[in-house]
Amino acid sequence: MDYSSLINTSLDLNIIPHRVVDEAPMKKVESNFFELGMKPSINEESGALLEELKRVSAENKKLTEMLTEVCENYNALRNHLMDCMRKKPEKEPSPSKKRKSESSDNNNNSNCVFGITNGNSAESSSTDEESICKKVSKEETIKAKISRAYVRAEASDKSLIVKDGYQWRKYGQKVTRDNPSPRAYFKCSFAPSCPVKKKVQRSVEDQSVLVATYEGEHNHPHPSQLDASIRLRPLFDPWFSPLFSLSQFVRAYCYT
DNA sequence: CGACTTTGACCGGCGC
DNA sequence: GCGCCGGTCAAAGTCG
Repeated sequence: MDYSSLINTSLDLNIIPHRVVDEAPMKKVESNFFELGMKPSINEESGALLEELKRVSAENKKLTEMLTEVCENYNALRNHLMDCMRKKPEKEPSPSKKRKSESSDNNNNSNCVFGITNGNSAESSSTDEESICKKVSKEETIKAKISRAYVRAEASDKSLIVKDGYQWRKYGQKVTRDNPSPRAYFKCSFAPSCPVKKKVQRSVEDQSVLVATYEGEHNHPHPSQLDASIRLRPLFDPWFSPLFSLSQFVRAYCYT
């Protein structure tokens, strides 16, 4: 586990909308200072403070602009990634040989892959993407819920283990036609009745990326939620944490 | 000794 | 019907 994610190193840039509203009371306090007719020494001090405030405001503005630029870059990159993933199934050779369910799985999973929503980029998602996601969710309710995760791992590491907090029992391994790397089959072994299955295989494009495909939904709580010794962990579990941010995603799960 | 992994055999869906 | 392929089973092996 990446413990660096436990430390909040983010800057409070005062860009959150509800905080912008908070500027009004500050101005009110400033005006009160002058209205009360402060002594010259206090005026000097307040003048210095105002100078400092101006400087900090300018710095804040500069940082806000930088952050906006970073967000724009991220949105552009994200859209590009979505486009690539949408195009990917079309490039697959001889789809006719594939089973119906398998090919539809590919179509389903090319979108909404990480189950991550980013508040900053919500407005950037295209209507096309939304309609596909709606279609996917519709189909998923009919069939077993399927999700896919991309996890970076050492290319030299032969074990097909994706640590997601759950307990898995491997029940098979196969070499598939479209990928020289073997595919491992896992069942959730935390609860005997849990129907969830997981397939793990290295990406064809990038051998250092493990592709984990989850089928079904767990009918039991996350194991770490039951273990008091690691109670903090769910906060940083990408599959369950609302706090799983873009930066954490980039650190933990990176697909190039 | 129990839990887990490995791996060849088997099963069933699909295209021809 | 046959062969291909992905998915699953289950016996044997491994490990703590």
